[in-house]
Amino acid sequence: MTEPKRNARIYAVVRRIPKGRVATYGQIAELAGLPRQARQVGYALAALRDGRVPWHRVINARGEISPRAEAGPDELQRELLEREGVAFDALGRVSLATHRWQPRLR
DNA sequence: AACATGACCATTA
DNA sequence: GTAATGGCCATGT
Repeated sequence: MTEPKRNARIYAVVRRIPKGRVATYGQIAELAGLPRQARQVGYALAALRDGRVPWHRVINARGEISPRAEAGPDELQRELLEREGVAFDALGRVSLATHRWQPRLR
C-alpha cells in the first residue's frame, strides 16, 4: 500500500504496449488518464518492482532512451528493444514515426 | 511548511 | 538545430 493506484493505472497501460513497439512518457500519461503528467510516469517506472511490466518500451519524446543516474539499465533497455526488432539510428534514436505504438480507439 | 530533485513535455524564440 | 520557460507533482530532507 505504499503504492498509489495511479501507478497501477500507469503500469496497466505500459503492459498494453505490443512487442516491437514503443511509447513516449507523455503518451502513457495521457492514456492513463493523467494528461500533462509525463514526469509522474517516469517516476512510477523508476519505482517499478513488477517484472511483468515491459518498462523498456517507454522512451522519451525525442525518441531516445532517457538517461538515468546509473548507466546500466540504459544499455539493457536498448538491447531489449533491438531484440524485439526496434532499430536505432547512428545517434541512438528510434524513429517514432515507424515504431510508435498507436492504440486503437474504443 | 519550504525547498530540491527527477526514467518528462510542449511551446516559444 | 539549440536554449530557455512554464507546467506537472510524488518523494525526501
